[in-house]
Amino acid sequence: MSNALIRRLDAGATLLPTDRARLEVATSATIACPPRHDVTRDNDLPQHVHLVVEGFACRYKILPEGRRAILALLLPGDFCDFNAVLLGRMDHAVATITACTIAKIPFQTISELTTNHPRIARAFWWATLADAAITREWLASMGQRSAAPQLAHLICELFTRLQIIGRVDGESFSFPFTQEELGDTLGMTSVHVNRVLNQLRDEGLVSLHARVLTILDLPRLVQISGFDRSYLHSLPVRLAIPA
Amino acid sequence: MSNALIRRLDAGATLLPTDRARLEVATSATIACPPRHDVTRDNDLPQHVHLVVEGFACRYKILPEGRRAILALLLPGDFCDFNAVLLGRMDHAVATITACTIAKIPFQTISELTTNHPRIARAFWWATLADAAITREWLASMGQRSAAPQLAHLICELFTRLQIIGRVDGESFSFPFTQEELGDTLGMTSVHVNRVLNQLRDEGLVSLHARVLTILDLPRLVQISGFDRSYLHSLPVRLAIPA
DNA sequence: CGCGAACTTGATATTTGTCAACTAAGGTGG
DNA sequence: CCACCTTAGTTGACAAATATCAAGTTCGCG
Repeated sequence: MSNALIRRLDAGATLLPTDRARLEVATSATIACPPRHDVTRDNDLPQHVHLVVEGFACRYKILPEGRRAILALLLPGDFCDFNAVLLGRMDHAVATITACTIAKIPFQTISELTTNHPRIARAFWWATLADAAITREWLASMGQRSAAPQLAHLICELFTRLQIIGRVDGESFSFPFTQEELGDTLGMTSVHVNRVLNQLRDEGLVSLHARVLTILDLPRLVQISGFDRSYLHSLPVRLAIPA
Repeated sequence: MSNALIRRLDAGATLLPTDRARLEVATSATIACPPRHDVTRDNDLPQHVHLVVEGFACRYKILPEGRRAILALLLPGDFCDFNAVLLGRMDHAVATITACTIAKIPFQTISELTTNHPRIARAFWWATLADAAITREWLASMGQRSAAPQLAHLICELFTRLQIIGRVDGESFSFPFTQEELGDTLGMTSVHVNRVLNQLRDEGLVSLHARVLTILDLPRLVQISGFDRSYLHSLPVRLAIPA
């Protein structure tokens, strides 16, 4: 599969071929991580930046009351804990959802890349700002949208983000989340996720079988969710010209 | 009033006296902004970074459905639109809540400071990461806490953040928000804010008169909200030694 | 084929929203 | 300095959304 990090950065930042080559090298040391496994724990003082190369992961936090909040879904090309480079201590955890390939980049490599290659530094900076923009959109969505639009919005976002990194096949894409995970993401119970998801199915907007989601009516999904991709700060995918 | 930006950065980042002096100079060109006035609009392509020097402001977004989500409360020492330096276009707006003093820092000055003064660059970087950490905590709070704990959590956060920048007097601090603004911040109606606020008052946890909030029972407020300041990534205030 | 995890469904409880009226507070012109 | 006027806050009755609890059912895997 094509390099998701580079595709993602290319959609929003500016890299030269030499930068891409350096990034390929820096992210080539990977580990395999089983599903539902912590990559970084809350309160950790990581010594590496982790990058999702393949698979799905999430940021989460266990509140003192014991409930779990999922704060972000991490796709191939997303950094898990770039914030720890400067903040030091993690204020949340990162866990895999599916089995993942994770690149481990030593702080020293990050430091070398950002010190000597300003375009790479800017691209990393861009990625964390884009991340923050997604978190803001989620916050707005959580606060202001009711369950169905909120779920529809998440589906539109995932569709768009996966498209950018070339992980969409027609109108279908991998959607490996349990309803419990969706509930912790959307701030509702898994029971309610179930009902709302069935509502979207009944209305012919999406289908979901064997962890593959297919969008059946994108315009209506966009309309009921109020989705507007501009917060992703990424150019639309440029399709390869068919031979 | 003491320089809030420097107090805030000193609580989490490392600056030398020369850095502080440069920041003082860079933020000395200020404008007065009336209350309820846009500082930066959604979709803008700003040419300056705005910094709140005095007063309260907020990030907000109007969703396509017409509802307003308040995404952050900006206190003295908070940047309004640092993200635009790299992202270019604003994906949300910033408005004052009270009358504010706002510093306008040209992109060129930011660029000069970050290029030539790595500690300042790191401190700016730190500030935007700390900002993102607050947004994540809000997201968790919005998703998982019910109305009273959520409001209590916001009060604890404001108390702590204002303490860091020296804007707390005993247990009291400025709390200039209308119940409508609080509703848009917490994802509930102003009617519900009113009821929950009265609940906190009735239980003897806080009092609120003339836009000044006084915490009457901090331990219990912390307990019901599950507040833990570590996500602010700032050292506790070191009180000046009385003469 | 069986077992555990995930999903589904119904009945009911709780929280929060909506609507509408009323009260209090702050600011301005006479 | 008062009267008015607008905005913010308060309250009650009721409606809607979502949570909770409990019981199945289905699915994927060993």
